[in-house]
Amino acid sequence: MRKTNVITPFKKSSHVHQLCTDTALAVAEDTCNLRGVRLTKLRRRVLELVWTSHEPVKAYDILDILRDEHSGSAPSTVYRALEFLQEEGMVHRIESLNAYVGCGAPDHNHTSQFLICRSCGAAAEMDDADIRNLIADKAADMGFKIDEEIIEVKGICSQCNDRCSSDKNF
Amino acid sequence: MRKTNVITPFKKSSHVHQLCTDTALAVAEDTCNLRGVRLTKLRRRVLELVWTSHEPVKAYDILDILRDEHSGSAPSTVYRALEFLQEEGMVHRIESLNAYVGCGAPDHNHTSQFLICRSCGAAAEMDDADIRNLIADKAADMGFKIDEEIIEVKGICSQCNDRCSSDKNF
DNA sequence: TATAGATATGTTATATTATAACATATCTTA
DNA sequence: TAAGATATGTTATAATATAACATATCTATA
Repeated sequence: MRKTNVITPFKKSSHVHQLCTDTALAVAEDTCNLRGVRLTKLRRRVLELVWTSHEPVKAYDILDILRDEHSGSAPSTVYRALEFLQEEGMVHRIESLNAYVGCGAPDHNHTSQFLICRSCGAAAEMDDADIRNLIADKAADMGFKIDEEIIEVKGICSQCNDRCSSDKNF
Repeated sequence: MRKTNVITPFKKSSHVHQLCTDTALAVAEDTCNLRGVRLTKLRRRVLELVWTSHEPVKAYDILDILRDEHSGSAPSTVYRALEFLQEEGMVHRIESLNAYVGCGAPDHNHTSQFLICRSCGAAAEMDDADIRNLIADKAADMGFKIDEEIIEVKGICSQCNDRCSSDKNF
């Protein structure tokens, strides 16, 4: 029995990333339409920039790009868009990196466990029911009522590990 | 079978906090002596300030106090002391709060799961083998090698819950 | 015990991350 | 099409963190 719902796996470096982005944007559009909230041009662009890769992106890196595209861009521009996207579940904030990563499942209510590779920088997202339930049980043992769980696991992904185990300079 | 090692429980508001602080400082002294590292006056004072309560403390709040005590205090003063204390396991950083909390078990190598109460602000620390093992297993399933785990669970502790469930204004 | 090297702190400057407050523009709906 | 709601523009500043180099203190040992 596998209860691990992999929301964003570690992708091969050869994967066609444009598909990730296009799919995420399409899902975002649909989800916003369903919810009656507005995925404005700006918000859409910020989401697209978050989806530039699977590495969590910094707010000011997004801002640098927005500034090239529109002189009126300022920190608020980015942070407000990110706030909206977070509320709608389209991006998640990685607390330990002060950075943001896209989520392809904003239409599914879920918890997140992030695996973050120290080598390639990519973040994988899973929603594992076993982990969620175990933590819920343990917290309940202490009489603690959970609102939110932040789980960020740092290490080396399998591809980097494969690559580096054959590399004496690693 | 309970595999939950509670490192710092949620304490009653009536607890004698001075004992928490004194014990932590004594353990820190001993641990530093054993390791041959120096718990200088400054580092000891910063550790003491982190132990002011069970609420994670901000670096600049510590700095404000240090400045009253010594005019030469600057951000580096605090951050360097915190870096040392973290390396020695005497404080942990709470990533989602940009804040630091004391650890009473720097002499035991452990992982941490923090429960953080949104109401009273206190942080409890546990090292639960079931959670650690489960996450390790799930990560291994994905070929991921773990270096570090960040687990910060937000919610309401039992005392706040008891207090607030009898409070219509909560 | 004098001193050289290592370690810690002082000091100044700046980088990075985030929010506040108010003005203007755009959208939505009656 | 005007009013209210929502979103963005704009300016300023707050909060968090690091860098770089000078000075002081500790430690080991000649």
